[in-house]
Amino acid sequence: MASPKAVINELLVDVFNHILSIENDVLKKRGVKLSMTEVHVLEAIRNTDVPNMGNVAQKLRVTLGTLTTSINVLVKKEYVSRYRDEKDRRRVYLKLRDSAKEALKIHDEFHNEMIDSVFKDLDLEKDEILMKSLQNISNYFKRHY
Amino acid sequence: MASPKAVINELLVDVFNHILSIENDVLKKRGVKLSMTEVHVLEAIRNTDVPNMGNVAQKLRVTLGTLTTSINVLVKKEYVSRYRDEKDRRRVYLKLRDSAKEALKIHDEFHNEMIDSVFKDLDLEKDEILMKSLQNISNYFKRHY
DNA sequence: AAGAAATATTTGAACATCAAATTATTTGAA
DNA sequence: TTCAAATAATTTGATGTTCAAATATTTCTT
Repeated sequence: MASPKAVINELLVDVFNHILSIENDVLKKRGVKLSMTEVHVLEAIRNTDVPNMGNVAQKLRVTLGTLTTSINVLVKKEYVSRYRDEKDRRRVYLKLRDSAKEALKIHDEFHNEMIDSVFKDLDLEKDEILMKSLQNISNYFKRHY
Repeated sequence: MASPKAVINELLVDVFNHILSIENDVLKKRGVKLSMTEVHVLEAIRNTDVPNMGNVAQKLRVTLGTLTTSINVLVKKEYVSRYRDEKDRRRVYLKLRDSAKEALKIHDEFHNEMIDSVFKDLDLEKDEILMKSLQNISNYFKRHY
């Protein structure tokens, strides 16, 4: 019989390594015409308190140059608008347009389904244990990297 | 207070989206001269029962063409050897060389640390619940995609 | 006011990936 | 048995993602 550690490692490899390509497939199936990378940029803009180039790049863990090229495309495709801070004209702020919000809604639906599948057959007390576990992972990363 | 679902979703986004870039950093820090993509190819070869091109490409969820270019590089770098099935000369088998096994050992260490961090502060009964949760995710993917 | 620091963009290169076309080999149906 | 279809892999041409380094603009510091 496999050890818990071995089972979890296999699940990590199988699920974590492929979650991006799976999400990609799901989006395509649901009619979103953006790559996962692009959706993640939209997500990062939404989840960044003050969404200027620097803060969003940091949230995405990519360089500013990388983000600039992503944003060039997303502005051209009319998912994002970009404007300068008039107080400090070095800063560029990013804003989601309605089309972006719709794409994110579809992406959120997928996440919700995935989370529901985790909750399946687990009662609330156990959910809290799962959360604690995931938080352990998150803390591990924040501490070490 | 955030709902369990919201917390888990945030962790999914924070951890899952960045696990590849974090792994990448870890490998670099530990002196492995391969990209994460290349390490995943090695991992897939190791974890495929009959590691010919088609089976490994399927495990990686990439096209055969993509895998061919990856393998061209890994053969040149002497991490992988490639040889034809003499019974059915269309088939090409892949085999890890010693340098690949060493690289995977370092990669495994990282995975183990990560898993240990999940186990931290959780007793065995709870580990089983975590495993069940991860298996729920895995089953969800296998069922739907 | 001059130079340093902060913010973003541009440029040039590498890598990862795919779809479609091609090559080589085997299998199966007439 | 032979040849058309199927299978396995590679090659080709194109796109998308990413980085580091160079550049441009603006603000801050002294």
